[in-house]
Amino acid sequence: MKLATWNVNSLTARYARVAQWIEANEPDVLLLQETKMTDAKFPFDAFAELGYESAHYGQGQWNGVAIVSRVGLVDVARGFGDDDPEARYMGATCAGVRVHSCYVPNGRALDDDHYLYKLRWLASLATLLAVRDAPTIVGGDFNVAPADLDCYDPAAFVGATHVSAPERDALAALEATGLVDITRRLHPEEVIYSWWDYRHGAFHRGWGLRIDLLYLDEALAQRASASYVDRTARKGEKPSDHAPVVVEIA
DNA sequence: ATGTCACAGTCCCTGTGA
Repeated sequence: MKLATWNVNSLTARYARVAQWIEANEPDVLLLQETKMTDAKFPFDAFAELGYESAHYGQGQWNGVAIVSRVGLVDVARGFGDDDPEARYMGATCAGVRVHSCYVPNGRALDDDHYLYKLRWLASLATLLAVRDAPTIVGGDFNVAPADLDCYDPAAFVGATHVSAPERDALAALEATGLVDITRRLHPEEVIYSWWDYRHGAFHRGWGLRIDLLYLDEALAQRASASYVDRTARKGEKPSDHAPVVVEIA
């Protein structure tokens, strides 16, 4: 199975890039975040023409997650089943694998209520993932750089979101349940980023963060043959500010 | 010098979010 996660920063603005990427890379499953559209606007038919089923949990102006699959798509879940008002989580089963598409709240600033929402949201995700009865892949834009290696300038980020201890502890809690950050496991020392700010020429300066992550359960992780970021998707006309993160499983 | 992008509302600019 080849699976990717990609924050597309508006599927309305990005559909052509996404379709091109699918045709060139032929993932079996693609997890999308920040579709920024309602379910009524989601291009189910266009994905079907590419040979993919899809499910979407949309909101409108903000957020929105999707799962696109050519290997089956059943048992779709939208949200945590609690009172989260934002469309940031969905799950589905594809070829026997339970896949989860996550758009973790940004947090904005350490003293912002949105930061507390982010921590609560990650705790809700951990609760949902604590019970697993199938092979599991959790992917998405986590808006947390797991370690200083995943940040282009750790000194500049002191006091900022995305690198704080509570955020990193929340990721560590996920890992403690037996989920593996597969890109990092397969590349323990490498500097790898998945997001670059549109501003400041950040991409060309190498100012990035690795915040788009793929967690696999240990059995799947042992079968993973590759995991990488497709930086070419960050280049060219009208890119998202995120690049797809891919895992290939034997 | 936030060297940007996307959205919605109300227009072709401004505020918001990232």
